[in-house]
Amino acid sequence: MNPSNSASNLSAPMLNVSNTQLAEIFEEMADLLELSGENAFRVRAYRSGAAAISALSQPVSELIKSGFDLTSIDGIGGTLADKSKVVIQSGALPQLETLRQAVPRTLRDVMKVPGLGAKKAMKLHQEVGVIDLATLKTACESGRVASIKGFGKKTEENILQNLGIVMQAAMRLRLDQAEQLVVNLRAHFDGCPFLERIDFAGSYRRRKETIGDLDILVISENAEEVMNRFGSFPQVHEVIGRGETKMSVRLNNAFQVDLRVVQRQSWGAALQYFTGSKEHNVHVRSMAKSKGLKISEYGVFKETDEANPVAGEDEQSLYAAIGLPWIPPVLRENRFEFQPSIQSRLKNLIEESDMLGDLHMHTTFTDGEATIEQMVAAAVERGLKYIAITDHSKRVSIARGLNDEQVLAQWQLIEQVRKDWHGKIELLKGIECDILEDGTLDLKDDTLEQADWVTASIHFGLKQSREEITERILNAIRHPFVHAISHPTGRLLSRRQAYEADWPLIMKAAKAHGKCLEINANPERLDLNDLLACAAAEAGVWLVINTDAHATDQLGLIKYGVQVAQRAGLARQSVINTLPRAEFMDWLKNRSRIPSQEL
DNA sequence: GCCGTTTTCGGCCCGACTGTTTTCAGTCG
Repeated sequence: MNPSNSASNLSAPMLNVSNTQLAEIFEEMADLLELSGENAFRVRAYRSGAAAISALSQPVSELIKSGFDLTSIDGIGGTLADKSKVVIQSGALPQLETLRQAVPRTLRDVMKVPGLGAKKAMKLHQEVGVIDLATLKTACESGRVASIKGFGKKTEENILQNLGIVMQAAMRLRLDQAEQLVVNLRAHFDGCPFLERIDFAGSYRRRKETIGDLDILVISENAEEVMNRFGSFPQVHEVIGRGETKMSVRLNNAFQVDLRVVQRQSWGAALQYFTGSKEHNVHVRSMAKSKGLKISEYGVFKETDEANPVAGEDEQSLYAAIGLPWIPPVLRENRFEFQPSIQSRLKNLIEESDMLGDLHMHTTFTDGEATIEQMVAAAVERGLKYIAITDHSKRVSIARGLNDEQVLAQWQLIEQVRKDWHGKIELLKGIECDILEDGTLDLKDDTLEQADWVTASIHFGLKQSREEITERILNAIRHPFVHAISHPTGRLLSRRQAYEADWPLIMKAAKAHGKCLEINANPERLDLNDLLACAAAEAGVWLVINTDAHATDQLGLIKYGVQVAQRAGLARQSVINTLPRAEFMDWLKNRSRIPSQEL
């Protein structure tokens, strides 16, 4: 880039480049550099840079505007900070354009076929002219791939088979779906005489919102038999690989499950290793290294004695060996779990048992399956101390949303029901009121004023611009009778992207007006996600964790919301519906109380 | 390219498995 270009870029207006777009540019840089045979560490630097950008809750463009030093972000150094600025200011990265001239971008798809990587993808490109998945398919079918040195007939067949999977797109299970699979697998292994211990690790154990594959860990003296049992699981479509201690299968729905057999004395080390995340483990191992220790999935070893482990039979001993408390899996993302304040944070991490209220649920008045009385009874059964019935407002016609008259009638009924449960649970007159496309609310102020609890949601007009969506949410936050914003980002996992909005601005407004942002615990939503929930808490905003239950058994979904909050590192002091009943009712009256920031 | 109680160079987690070649590179997690 010549100086005049640089100067004109600096004076150019900032473009609206999102963090996702910037991260994708760094991802592509990493892929194309790797294909070019660049230094692996340089490649990794771009990858972790992309991950760091994705994890930010504030747009990089805003950070740059405010003069924030990007190099203070872990994984962003001088070079990536400069390149970020170039991208934000010009919308493109010259180095990336140059790379694209040298390496076809579509080779990125090729290197993501299981079994292929950058080296093989590039070889396929150079030897037989593969440029994308289609030419790869043709090359395999014509037998040209098998003739390349380092490839063979088997490789060619595998590529053809895996191509089908890649074309099926990324197959991920939602956490609740993964949980069902785990239940089935446990049942399948139940009674296996060779199984001493079994557990499920990976992102499933970390309670990530979606799971790319499942890792099973077992202790057994007879790996053969355990693997045979594994292979006979009815949903297994094919065995991808099988060695002495490790076996991988693909299920009928293309989902991959790995099984690993370990020794008793390695259990903790193996569980820790296979729970990840990768980034967490890299940090753990480098901490060990700085203490003259080496950590592998077999244990913790002194560098001078690699035969006798000093720890690793359980996870506690492994963490203790490097001077850390046991870190709950939900926190193992290399975000803040290594910070010195971790001890106090762990002590205060929110638990499901802290949840005393549920302030978002539906009944037969709209699209729920249970009556008000049934929902109340189920809530009492679960030990809840207060709930709000929040059916839809009229805009959600498909759910037979309530108009002003209907909701007032429902609230009269609630006042009746309330008497029957006096002393057992506080029953609140609530409404999930739509935020209309123009930013006004779906019901009259006269109506909303009579509610005990109003949670405002967007269900329509999701394709509006970032500015319009932001303004709608801000309007709802400023509205005097609104208490909370439900499923604030509108995403549906693996079905619908979150809409874009100015979250820092929204959080600032929520704090100023004393309004809550919801963590919707429905496993199809989990909205806010962990990163935004963390940012909201740090911004001093009350969070509220609700089930959005449409049936009595869905009150049990609360655990998924709590797990999001745990991944966000939240203490119960950040979540309004952990307050005891009297304190919560007091907050409803004057809303003067603010979330405690102490950790 | 990042990072620093080993601070401006010299490291950067580490082992299993596969398919190939025959002692190992590439891929994966």
